[in-house]
Formats: sequence, structure tokens, C-alpha cells
Amino acid sequence: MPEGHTLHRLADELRTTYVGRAVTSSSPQGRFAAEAARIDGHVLDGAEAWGKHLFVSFADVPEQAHVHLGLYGTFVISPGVDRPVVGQVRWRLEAGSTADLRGANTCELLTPPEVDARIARLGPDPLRADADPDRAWHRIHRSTTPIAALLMDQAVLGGVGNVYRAEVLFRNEVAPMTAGRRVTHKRWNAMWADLVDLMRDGVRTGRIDTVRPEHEPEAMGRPPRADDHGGEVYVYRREGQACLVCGMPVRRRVLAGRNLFWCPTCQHRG
DNA sequence: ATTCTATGTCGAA
DNA sequence: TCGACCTAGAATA
Repeated sequence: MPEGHTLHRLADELRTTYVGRAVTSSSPQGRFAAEAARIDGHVLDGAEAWGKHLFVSFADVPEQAHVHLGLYGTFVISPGVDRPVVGQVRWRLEAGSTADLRGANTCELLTPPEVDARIARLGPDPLRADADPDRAWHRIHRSTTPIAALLMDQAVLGGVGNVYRAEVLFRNEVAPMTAGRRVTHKRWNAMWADLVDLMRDGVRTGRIDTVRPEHEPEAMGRPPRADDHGGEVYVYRREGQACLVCGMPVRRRVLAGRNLFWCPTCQHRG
């Protein structure tokens, strides 16, 4: 479930579990074997997320491990060591606990300049205290690209994925195909503040929950739903189902190769 | 047994 | 805009 909150949560978990400890590093699957061996036995001294990218550093190893989970990668930490390898484990870290990386789009060692270059290509990340929303605004307010596409562009904003994109547009009543230049500065600031709240909540809970209390099914006199993607949402993957606010069927279209979900009635603003 | 799908990104056409 | 790629579980046959 990799949007930015997943990576920040993972960085926190890696620090808590391993910082200051010498780790065993291996690549059971083999595709990260030479790199894993360079790390083996070194003390993990940092883990940090920038958008959907994770960087892990080790004492006396100049390079950092750079991980991107892609669409379906996972990095799962379990108690204990010497656990049986299940499936394709690209990278395994062990020190009291075992962290198994599977299905990652990217797992590589980068030199410090390469790390800096990778981070420099990312827009501001709502989960980072040093993020500047005006950097994103600068790109948005001069663009003819739909705001729904701009939100997904990692050079505009770091860490927002398909769920947060759909949900922040709904919560701010913004029509997804509105050109960036038609979005007001005030509305952008509200969307940014909303992303900060939603994504921080996501880091805390490990889920994406965006439904306000007054729209919870119980509050609306309906039975609770069980979304299968780890959270309660207004529109994401709810095509054809009734909007939780107005009851109109939620719509779907493909935009830039990704499914976009929205309520045509509630989302009317630019 | 095979196909499909997924909260992502890149590069070729 | 499209296919390729990383993997596993669900859906379909």
C-alpha cells in the first residue's frame, strides 16, 4: 500500500527497530546480493523518507540504500531472526527483528550525490516539516494540466498517490479536470493543509481514512462498509456506488493511465 | 491453469 | 500513450 505515508511509517519503524545495531544484510532472491554484502555487519544509522522514496544509511558505508516500492512492493518487519524465506525476498535485514523487502520497483545503492539528485527531483512532501507548499503552487498555478494529474506528479508534490489524490479533491470539492491555473491560491492552500492532516493521520494509523465523522455510514443511518484497501474513503474505488454526501453514483475515468474516481455533483469548484 | 489487478514510474514510440 | 517491470493474491476458466 505504498503512498507517502507508508514510506514515512516504514522509515520510522526501521529507525526504531535497527538504529545503532549491527545488521545482517542479505538478498535471498539474489538481485541485491553484491550490494547487500557491502552493508552486511554494519551499524544502521538512519532511515528517511522523501515522498515515496526511502533511504537507509549505514555506518562506514558511503552509499545509501534507495528503495521505491512501486505499485506492489512491501517491506515488512517481523520479530526474530533466521526466519524461513517466503517468496521473492530481494533484501533482508536482521538484528533482533527481520525486515523483508519484496516486489520493490527499485532497490539500489546510491552515492551521496546521487541521493541528493534523486531528492532534488521531488516536489514538496506534505509529511516533511521543511516542505514548502509554494514550490508546488508555483508549478500548479501556471499549468494547463488537470489538477488531478498535477497532484500525482512527483515533481510537483512528493508522496501523493492515487488514493490521496482522489480523496483530497473530493474533500475540497474540486472538479478533477480543472486546469492547474484555474485553481485559486486559497483553494490550493486548503488542499495542502488537508493533505498534511490526512497523510499525518495515515502515518499514525497505517491506513488511509478520509471520511469525516458526519459522513460515516453509521451517522448516515447505513451499515458500516468494509473497504478492502485499508481505510474508509469517499470515492476511491467506489465507482457506481452512492456518494456518501449526495447519493449520486461515483464516477471513474482513466487519466494518465490511472483510475480517477470522483463525484460529479459534489466536486464542482476550480 | 491462466488471467487479472494493484495505493508506481520509466522510457520508447 | 503504451508497454515493461517489480510480486502475490484474487478472479476466472
